[in-house]
Amino acid sequence: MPDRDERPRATRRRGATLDQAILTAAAEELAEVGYARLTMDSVAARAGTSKTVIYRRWPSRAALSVAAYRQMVQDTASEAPDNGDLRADAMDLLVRVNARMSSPSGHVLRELLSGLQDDVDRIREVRDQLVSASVGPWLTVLARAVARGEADPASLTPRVATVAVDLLRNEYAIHGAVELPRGVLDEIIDQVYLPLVTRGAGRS
Amino acid sequence: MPDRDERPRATRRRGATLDQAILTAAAEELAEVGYARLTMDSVAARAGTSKTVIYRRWPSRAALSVAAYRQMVQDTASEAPDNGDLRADAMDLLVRVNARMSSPSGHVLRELLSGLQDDVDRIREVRDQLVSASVGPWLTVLARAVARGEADPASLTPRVATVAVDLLRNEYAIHGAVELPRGVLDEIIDQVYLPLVTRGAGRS
DNA sequence: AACGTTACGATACTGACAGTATCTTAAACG
DNA sequence: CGTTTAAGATACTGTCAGTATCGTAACGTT
Repeated sequence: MPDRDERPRATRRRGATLDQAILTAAAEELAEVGYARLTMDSVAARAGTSKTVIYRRWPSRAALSVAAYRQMVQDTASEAPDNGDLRADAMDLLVRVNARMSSPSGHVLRELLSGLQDDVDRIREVRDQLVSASVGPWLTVLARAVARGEADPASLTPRVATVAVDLLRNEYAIHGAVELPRGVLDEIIDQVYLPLVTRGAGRS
Repeated sequence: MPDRDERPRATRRRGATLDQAILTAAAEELAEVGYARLTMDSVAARAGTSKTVIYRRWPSRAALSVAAYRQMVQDTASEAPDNGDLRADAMDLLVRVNARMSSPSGHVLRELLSGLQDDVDRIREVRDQLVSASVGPWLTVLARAVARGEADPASLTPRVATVAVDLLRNEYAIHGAVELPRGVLDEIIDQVYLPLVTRGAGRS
């Protein structure tokens, strides 16, 4: 493995510039080796600085990692799809979640969610982001389906609307890192989601 | 904290007796401090033996912990309830799972499930036990409901039958250790499970 | 331009803990 | 009773989080 930017630096960085360099280094480290094997020394080396400097900014490995994770996924608030068909919309959303959950950032998310079970405040920070990101689009998609007469208005609750993602998340909790095959998504949508939300409505 | 049985032992234990002593010590340690803070030294001390002996039996902390976890939950294969009413049966099962998930063993389960994400074989061991334990009872309960005309025969698939536990498990994955309030169980059953499985059948 | 303050970066340390190596000696077995 | 097995004690290595110390570059101020 070649040395990565560990030459003595021309200028000495400070403040926000340095903050960013560290966060970026940490995010790269998370993506490459994950939270479990991220070490403060490796981040310091990659950022071309030293541990002391990092500890002056974040109180612990966990805090740094959460900050870096947020940086990793910051602008990923995605629009709700609109294909004019509930199954297609649901599948779009589910495929998207499946992709994200099996990506490096998804792996990191699960590592954090579990590796931090004591650190209550820190974990809430991560969790809220995860949950709030999913509820919106599903309600939107479902509301459109209701308007089209495709779905039962009674199903317009957060609990029902997000059943599909919730089940997907459960699969990941159980099966771990591997990306789920398309068949599982089909099962979730065709055996559970659609039957559930279309019960009263006229099914084509 | 008083010393726990660390006096020199009268006799030197071997074989199965010693296996058991170690497993029990590890299980106690898991229950008290969890997987993250279980150390080989602490287990050895509690069992009144030394690390070397443990490593002669289990190759790693992870392996020992999984074995100890299995010991913790070994004879918990529970019968399917039979109240003659699907909602009551489902609630029984869900309450049972909720209790187990919020108990120490549930906490340990989640720690293991997440702390072992690389150790593929070891995690499968835990997972299989978890999944297989839930599928059976739910199919039984649902089959009885179908026979009673309470549920749609089309819902008799593993995916549909276990939707309620799967959703509950997801709640735990997201919210962590806290026992879920009854209201969430009601929501899952009344908004999702019952509407889903009774769709075609005559609902009283 | 000199001076004081901030904080970067280097280095070295402590304390935990996983996992290994070694050796003495008690138990089991024939 | 002697031989084999393995328990248990102790000491080690290596890794890593987090802390302490210190020289000095960058910046602000007058």
